[in-house]
Parts: sequence; C-alpha cells; structure tokens
Amino acid sequence: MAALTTIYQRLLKRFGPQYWWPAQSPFEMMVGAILTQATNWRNVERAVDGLRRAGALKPQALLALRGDRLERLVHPTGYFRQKATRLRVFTRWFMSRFGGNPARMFREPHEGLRRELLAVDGVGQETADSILLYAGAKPVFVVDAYTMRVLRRHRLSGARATYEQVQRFITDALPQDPALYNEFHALLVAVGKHFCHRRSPDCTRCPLGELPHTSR
DNA sequence: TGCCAGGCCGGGT
DNA sequence: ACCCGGCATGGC
Repeated sequence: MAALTTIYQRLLKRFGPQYWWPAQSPFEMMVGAILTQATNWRNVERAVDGLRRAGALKPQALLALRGDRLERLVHPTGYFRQKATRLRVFTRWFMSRFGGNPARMFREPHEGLRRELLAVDGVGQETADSILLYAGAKPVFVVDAYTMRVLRRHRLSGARATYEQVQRFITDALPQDPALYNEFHALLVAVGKHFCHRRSPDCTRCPLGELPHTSR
C-alpha cells in the first residue's frame, strides 16, 4: 500500500500548492473557520468580504456590531443566527482570554489551547484544529469530511474510524511538520472537491486511482 | 430540481 | 459511545 508521503507527493504534483488558509490575518482565519462549518467556501468568501467592508475583521469592531447587522453580514453562509452567535461568543472569549492578540494566544502550548477552544460554544474538533494549524502554525492535523471520505474510499482507514483515529493514523505516519500538515490537508480537500463527493463518487480519475477503493 | 457544502450541539438510545 | 434532527443559504 502506498505510504501517505507518496499520496501527498502525488497530490502536490497534480494540484500544486494550495496556499492555505486564504485569510489576511489570524483573526480573519478564525472567523472563516467558524463560517465555513458545513458551508461552501464560496458563501464564506461573500460573508468575509462583507465583514471586511464593514470594518468588522477586528475583534472589538465585530463585537461593536448590532446583532441584526452581524446576522445580515453572515447571512450568505447559512445558519446565520447560529453563526452570528458563535462569532460573538468566540470573539468575546478571544478578547477576555488573550486581549484579542493572536501572538499571545498562540504562545500557549497547543494541547491546552485545544482544550480551551473546544470549551467555546460552537468550536468542535475540526474548527479547533483548523485554528491551531492555520492560524497558529501548530503541528496539528485537521480531519474533515473530505479527509474521512478520501481515506475511506481508498481503504486507508476503516469505515467506522473516528476523528481521533484518523488524526492519529496520519500524524503517526508523517513527520511532525506544520507546513506539511497545512499543505496535505488542503490537498485532500482539493482532491475531494474534484473527485470525492458524498454521492456519485467519481473516483475513476482520482490521482490516487491506482489504489483500491470502494464507493463509500 | 434536488443534493450538497472545508460542522456543531443537544437529546435520545 | 454512537445516532439523529435541527440549523439555512447559494451553486451547479
């Protein structure tokens, strides 16, 4: 079976570097991480652009928005009431815990920081790990729906594998390198977007096609 | 037209 | 420890 590093190299050759996370600041990245939950990235871009035009991509500015204004700004991402609330809850935590200062936040060891993030309402494992890797450059691998599907369909993980199991499988097989984790996860999303959807899996032209795969 | 998108939470088994 | 329903808009 092909090692993960082989898959990584194959994907990099096929898709090229992905330059993740597409954000201009750590706070913008963290906002995007919440907005992209179960949502097309296209819609997130619209919302982030709106927030930028409103000058709300700074913690205190976001918190100064009226509730209904914030809801309208995040409206294109769906779940707009939940997400407006989650953004405010997260930002309040970020302000009170770290003074809204990302450098101070990521000075923390990532294990403890992960636990704190998970305690924030609206931040689950993927969102927490995304923030640690893509805003904080911590050596934490992000597992998402595409990661699960791609690995499953190529029989690199079991059908019932959990988030933690997949995460450990990957981090145990690769050097502990944030830049590598960054690129690999982004590439898994790229290949997933092209070839690995929930239904009607078109794995035949997948760059990993030499590997055996199932339709789930 | 329906199905899906870079999840998370709370309640039930 | 899972499993499910709710949350909601925009694109192809």
